[in-house]
Amino acid sequence: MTDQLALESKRRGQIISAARQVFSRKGYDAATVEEIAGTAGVSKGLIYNYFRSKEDILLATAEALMNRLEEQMERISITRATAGDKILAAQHMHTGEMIKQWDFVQIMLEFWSESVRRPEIARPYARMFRKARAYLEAIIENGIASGEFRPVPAKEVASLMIAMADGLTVQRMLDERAFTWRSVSRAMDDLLFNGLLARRKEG
Amino acid sequence: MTDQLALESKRRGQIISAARQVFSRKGYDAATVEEIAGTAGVSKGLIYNYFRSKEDILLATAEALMNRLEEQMERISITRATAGDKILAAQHMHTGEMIKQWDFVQIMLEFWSESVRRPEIARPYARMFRKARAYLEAIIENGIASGEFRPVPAKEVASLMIAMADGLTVQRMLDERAFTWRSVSRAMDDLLFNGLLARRKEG
Amino acid sequence: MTDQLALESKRRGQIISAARQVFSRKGYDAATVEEIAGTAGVSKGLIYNYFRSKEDILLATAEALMNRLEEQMERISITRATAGDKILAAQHMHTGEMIKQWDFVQIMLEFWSESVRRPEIARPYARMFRKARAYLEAIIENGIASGEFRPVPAKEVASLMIAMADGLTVQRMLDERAFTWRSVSRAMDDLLFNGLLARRKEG
Amino acid sequence: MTDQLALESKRRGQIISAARQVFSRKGYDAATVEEIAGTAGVSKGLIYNYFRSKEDILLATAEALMNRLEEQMERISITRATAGDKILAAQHMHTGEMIKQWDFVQIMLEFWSESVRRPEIARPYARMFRKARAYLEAIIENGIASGEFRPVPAKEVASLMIAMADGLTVQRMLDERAFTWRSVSRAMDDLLFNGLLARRKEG
DNA sequence: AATGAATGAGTATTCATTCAT
DNA sequence: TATGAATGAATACTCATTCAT
Repeated sequence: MTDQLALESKRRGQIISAARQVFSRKGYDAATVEEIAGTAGVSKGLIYNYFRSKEDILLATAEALMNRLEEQMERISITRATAGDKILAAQHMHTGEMIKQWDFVQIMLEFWSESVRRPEIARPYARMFRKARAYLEAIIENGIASGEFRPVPAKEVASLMIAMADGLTVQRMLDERAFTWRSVSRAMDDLLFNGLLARRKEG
Repeated sequence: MTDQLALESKRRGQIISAARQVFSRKGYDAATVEEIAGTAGVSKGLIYNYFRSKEDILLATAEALMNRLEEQMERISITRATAGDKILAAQHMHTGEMIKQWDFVQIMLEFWSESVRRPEIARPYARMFRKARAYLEAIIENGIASGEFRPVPAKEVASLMIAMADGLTVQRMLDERAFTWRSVSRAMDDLLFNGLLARRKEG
Repeated sequence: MTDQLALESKRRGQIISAARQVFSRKGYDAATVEEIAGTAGVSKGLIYNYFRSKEDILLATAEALMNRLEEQMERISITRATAGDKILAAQHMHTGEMIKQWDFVQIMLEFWSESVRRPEIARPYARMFRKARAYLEAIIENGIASGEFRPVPAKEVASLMIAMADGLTVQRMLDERAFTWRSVSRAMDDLLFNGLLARRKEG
Repeated sequence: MTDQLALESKRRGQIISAARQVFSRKGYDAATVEEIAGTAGVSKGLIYNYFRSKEDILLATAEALMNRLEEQMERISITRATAGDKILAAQHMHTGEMIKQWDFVQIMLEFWSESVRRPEIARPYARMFRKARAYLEAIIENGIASGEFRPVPAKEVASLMIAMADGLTVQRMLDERAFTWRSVSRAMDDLLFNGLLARRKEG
């Protein structure tokens, strides 16, 4: 019985992992079930013992990826001292992930694109976004409470921070020479904390 | 002679316009040439008098869209007074476009996704991004020169501004209830100008 | 009135000549009416003022070619002295044509192939074959009557002579190194006149 | 394992056999993969499990046919007594095949025609021609060595014999009433052995 | 549980032919 | 007479899915 479940779980993992590779390399439509099966080291027919359809694999892949992202967020959320440090850590984590795992970006764009027409894909993504926002929101509100931050609308600022990270990633994907991660990351820290405006001499 | 060119131009316009609709509704792969033709009110065969392939239609559609965006940017770049006002105008223009033309967002994600595997699609997009950055960069530098803005790395900040706009759009696409454009837009203005940090009493 | 006919004739000639080139280069199916038109220097639509269909062009092309071949045969049939010389002249004419006009071979094979399914193509070809046989038959019979040749079935031998020429051409087309025209031609002359068998000492 | 190979072989055979029928009936271009599949009693899709493309089927069909011809030649080459008998047997075998299997002639012309533009098709044909020439050449040389035949250039005469057979076939295909196989076959035997020339009284 | 042979719906593209100008 | 824009039928090939073994 336990063996059954263990096998089931292992097989699904194999297939999802293979699907992630193939989807990010080929895109959803161009990816074939056969290639996913081959990459997973199983036969084409076996796939259908574990997934109802190709679309079902996509959904599972999205969910697995979102779970991983959420875990990463949680792992980091407990350590740092000041709210500012936490904010920086979160942004740097994201940037670092992007640099290291470029195939993640590819499949992320694939998910976004498919989400337009497949609410089931949008759902795990939306959930992940919600968690990310909640996590950042909490940090920001702590920062405001401690006087470290100005009173800003925490929820919206959380959205903005996530937006920056995603937007930069797309920009970079479409044009490798748009910027270097190092310099834009530094600019982001500065802008985020200090804003654009010159400080008026305050009395 | 002029009629020839006029017809050619009109037909291409018809088809590109139809393609934009169909691509944004179905995505590139699921869109059929037949449906594009039907939407354009021409026969399937005629499409191939004006475009070499389905991919060629996608490219032309991307280019047409980028041209429109670039024109809009230019139109706005000449009007306003202060750098701050221009920045706000640009961001609001983008936000407004997103709200009014939701199908534009859908096809934008489609372009991003296809860009991963089609450099020809990435190219017009990258060009548009470059122009947008250059335009914002100039405004920022003017603002710095006039003392209105702090000395920030203008190019990177331009990237960040664009990133925010795009990132918010994606977030909203995946979760309608993520935020309201009104509140997030206000927060963006504030964050952009003032940053997160509480003003320390300056001497 | 006469101008009309002259134009009609000229146009048909242009198109047939172009068709011959295109058919021999591409084959009947791969040839497009558009390419024939382009090669003829006229518009696609005009073709249909002079021919009912693409197949009609093929038929006219075959007929034109057969007419040319028949003319050549007649021209040579009047000159030579002995029957043997005439036979040699006919064979050498054919061989020479093959060497000089390789594209003729290509279109000939195309005609043969299409003839299988298109009796209209077979007809002019059959007519040409009949004329060729009749011409050779007459020569052979003259040779027999004059005591130059043995009494052989003239009609069948005529068929055999034509068969040799065509068969060699195909063999050569499929394998350039099958033989040289020079040596095989010499062997043909010898075989034709003397046969294989060793001469028994005749008492 | 053996079953796998047996199935593979059986399926390829089915398809090639069907292709032979369809190609000879319709010609290569007009033949549809669907009709080949239907004739073979399998689905369209399955065809592509065993052949890469329609062209690949044509090639396999040509090769299968050439293999059959080559086998037949070998079978006959071991039996007869005198060189003359063997020559006759070879010619009659070919004539007999033509009469019995008229669809073979149709597909042969199709192969010839396609060979013009497809070297891969020409190759198996050229190989078969080479083997046929070599086989006849050996017989002729034996005949010469034994004093049965005059000293003739064996290789070229072999080419001529093959040419006669092929040329007659084409002639007959284009005009059913060109000759009867019986009479032309007899004339061929006579001409081949004795030639055209009247025997001069030899001293 | 696992395989891969088999199916057939689905689609981009070509091109002969027509016809308004 | 001449043009070429427009049509739509026709077809090779792919691939998700099924199922006998």
